[in-house]
Amino acid sequence: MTPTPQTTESISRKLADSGLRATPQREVVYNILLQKRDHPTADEVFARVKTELPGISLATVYNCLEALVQCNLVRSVNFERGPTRFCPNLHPHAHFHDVSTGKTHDIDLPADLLKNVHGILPSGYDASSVEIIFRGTASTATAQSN
Amino acid sequence: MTPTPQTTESISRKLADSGLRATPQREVVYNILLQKRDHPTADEVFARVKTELPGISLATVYNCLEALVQCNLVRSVNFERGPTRFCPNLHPHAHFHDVSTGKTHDIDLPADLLKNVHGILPSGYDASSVEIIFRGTASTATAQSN
DNA sequence: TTACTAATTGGAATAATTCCAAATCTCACT
DNA sequence: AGTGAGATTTGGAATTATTCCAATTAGTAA
Repeated sequence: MTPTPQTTESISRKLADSGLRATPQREVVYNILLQKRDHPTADEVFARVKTELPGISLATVYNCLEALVQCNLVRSVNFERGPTRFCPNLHPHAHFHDVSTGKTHDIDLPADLLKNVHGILPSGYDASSVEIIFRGTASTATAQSN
Repeated sequence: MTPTPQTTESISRKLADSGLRATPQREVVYNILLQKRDHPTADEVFARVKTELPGISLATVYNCLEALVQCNLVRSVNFERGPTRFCPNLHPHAHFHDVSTGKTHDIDLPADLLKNVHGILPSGYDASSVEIIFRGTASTATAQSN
């Protein structure tokens, strides 16, 4: 699983496409998300970013995350209750929420299944995205990226 | 779509199965959910229940909803951010969140698709439940139960 | 009844996020 | 390089959703 290197230019481009500016804060926040893909909360991102950008504020972290979500570099996930979590968007994937460890695993979502899932929508329903969230437990043996 | 009438006894039974008591408040909260299946928030449930039980407190509504979720009479749903929403649990179904109206529609989930969805889990992953949430827009023509 | 435990209540506390106004930065244009 | 308009950042206050808590009330089993 390659970490999907992202040049500064491509971030700028993606942001610009959504009418947003590339700022040092946004770049650092994005890199932090790429570094450790454990679906951190805004608070956790804040803590990590501060080591690199000590002066950053929590409000800015929220702003950066929102900007990154808006320009499709990052996806936000919500499990029942609790804070929003963030993951750098690569392939279409589902989320598996391990209730015993609290960790979240990405599950690859095959294109044909994705199509089948969309297929259950009656006519007139036009979905721009689907989120699939499993809850359960994963044996530690198979649990790789959390 | 029949409103799935539920006798007081069956509620008691379901609650008892989870070691919980049937109380007037819990029954009223449950009936309120059955009456208007628009995935209300706890606050909305509170407002509706007060017309019937003026003395009820918000804390109790939260307690009742939690009890009903625990004994599988009700399902809780979380869309990105925002408060938790509740629906009386009937069939396996996905949720369609209409971003232009803010309304939520239940989408019937065929058994075979549900099986296929579970099929994407690598071995070692044991899911007790799946939540499928669509986001998009629905033409008013086809939008029935919100 | 009596006693035990669960449930309810109101209010305080917490957690997550948003809002706001002031300072700062960027970009486009001279 | 300099300037102005608008976007972004910042810190703190405000809001929202939910949970916690201690005291009262209600159910249940002996």
